[in-house]
Amino acid sequence: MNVFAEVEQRIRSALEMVQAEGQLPADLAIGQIELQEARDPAHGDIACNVAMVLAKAARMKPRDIADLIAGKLQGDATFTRVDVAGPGFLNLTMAPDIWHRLVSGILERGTEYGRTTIGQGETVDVEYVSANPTGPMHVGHCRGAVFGDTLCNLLAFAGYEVTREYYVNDAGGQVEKLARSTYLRYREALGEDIGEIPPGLYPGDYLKPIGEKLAQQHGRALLDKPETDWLPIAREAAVTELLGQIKEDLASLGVHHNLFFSERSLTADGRDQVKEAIELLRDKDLIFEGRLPRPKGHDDEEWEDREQTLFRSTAFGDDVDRALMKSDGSYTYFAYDVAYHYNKLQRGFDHYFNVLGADHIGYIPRLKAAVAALSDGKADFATPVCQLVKVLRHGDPVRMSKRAGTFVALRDVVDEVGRDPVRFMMLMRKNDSPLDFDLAKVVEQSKDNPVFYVQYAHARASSVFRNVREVFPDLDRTAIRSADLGRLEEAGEIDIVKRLARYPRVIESAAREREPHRLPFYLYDLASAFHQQWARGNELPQLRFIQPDDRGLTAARLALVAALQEVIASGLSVLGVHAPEEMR
RNA sequence: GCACCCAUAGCUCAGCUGGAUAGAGCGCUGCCCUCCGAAGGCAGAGGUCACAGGUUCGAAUCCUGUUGGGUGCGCCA
Repeated sequence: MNVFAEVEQRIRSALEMVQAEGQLPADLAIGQIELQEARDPAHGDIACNVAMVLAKAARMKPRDIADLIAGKLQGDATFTRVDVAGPGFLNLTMAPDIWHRLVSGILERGTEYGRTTIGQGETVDVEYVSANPTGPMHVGHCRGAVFGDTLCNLLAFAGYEVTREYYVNDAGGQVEKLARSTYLRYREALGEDIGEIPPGLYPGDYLKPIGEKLAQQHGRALLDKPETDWLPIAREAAVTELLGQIKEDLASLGVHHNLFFSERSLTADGRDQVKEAIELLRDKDLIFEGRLPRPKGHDDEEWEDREQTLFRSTAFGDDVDRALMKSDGSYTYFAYDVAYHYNKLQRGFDHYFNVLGADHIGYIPRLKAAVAALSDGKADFATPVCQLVKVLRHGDPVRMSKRAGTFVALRDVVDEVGRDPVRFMMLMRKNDSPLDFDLAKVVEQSKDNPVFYVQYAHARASSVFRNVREVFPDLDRTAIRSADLGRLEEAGEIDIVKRLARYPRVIESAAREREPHRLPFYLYDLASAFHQQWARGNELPQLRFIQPDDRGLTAARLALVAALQEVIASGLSVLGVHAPEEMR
């Protein structure tokens, strides 16, 4: 049940009645009716601006339209007051019964309350993380992983059919370097002194076990083979092992993909999808041989001006046309990516999301150009960007340097502070704003720590149910469902219910705008209302949830607590954060 | 040089689809438990929503420009 949807329905039918009576033009384009929670109690509970929106088309004063609609709503038992105020706002005060029915409605649906159907079963493909399998994941990957995963959860909860996808860059120069580095470690494992790892290769110790494994499997056999033989073997071993580690890293965050799409597979099994994609673009007259201008902002060294195969991405808003072939005749990374999206499009989704890190911002225009070209502009393709995460400890930056090998591994962070703070805090900022992540603060057990604060509200709700057993042993979560909710009259209680009413809207807007951060903020707000009500019981014992001399009132208040707990549990579950029964 | 993002309280940030008097946390000031609901709560001070135009019944929100920050730019991946 969605209070706002219900109210909108009432207003629509009132509007139709006014139209049917000829007091408003029948052919008015009504469009979106906007409802908002009133900030000022004097404005009732819900305000609607429909009259102001219609005024121009109807050529009437907003207030007159509002009066007409208000007239039709006056007798409706849904509202105790219908006022017209200001420039033409329709201010609605809900009957208490509406709030009481909402509480029982939430208890009926449990953590399913808030699930919506705005997605209408449409399919969405979300690509996220897609970190190169050339080493362990570091904390920079973490935000994209959490954001992408939560976006998927949100979309699924909002009625979309979601595919969670990871593009594995197992082709190209970097992976070849990985293979060479692994081969060195293999020789090292056989007792050879390999000295320093040459510049350009991967020096990390994490390749040593892979080299040793190769040594166990192949003995000295690979030493005598030509590079064309050992390179694929080393590459395969390294990619398989590192991708396995990445999957474990992701699992530690609760992130699980449906599909790991291999870049190499685009040109495997006798099929060259890169070529197919290029040919498709060629048919559209978007491929040509030409020269690129020297890029600005770069040193002049080694710029080779030459004729090459280009994609006319400027036709779709990109700055320059983009190369598809290198000078040695092999495909560029971008060419593979064109093919990958060609593949995605063939699989056919209603929406495509590609979650990117801040370091790929410059890549977006050509990606969009490729998708637009391949789909003739028909594909709905969005590229949310996750900005950088600055890792701190007690306010001091944690130094990160790939060269010194001191980068912060994702796994270390999760091991140190736990999954819940990482997930919650990574979502406390808009994805396209930079984020500070303080390893010390996020594990604090205080109100300064939003993760704790929200989880604590859930645990507190549980503790109410533990405590009530001593007073009313039979008042459990089943018994309260038959409580007389008319007993919920106190302002603080109704305030909590009103916040609970917002939950479906928060889910909808967060999914629609692809802004998961709205959910943690909402949960914080809801938890705050609960903590406030709890604290009022300190001074005014009659406000406590458990009233030993009034079983009926206790039952009603427990129903409210249970409803709140369901919503917090539901919201946390969308965020992928645990909802604890107690804090220790 | 060009592109994208950002600019709201001393600090870190919310602000929904443009809506009525601009919101929270931290910090600051002052309060509330002589264990049975203080891991918390209450109150106060604190704002030219960077600047200048425009759009309209109405702009922190949309458009243009300016200033100031962040990130990026390749035949790399």
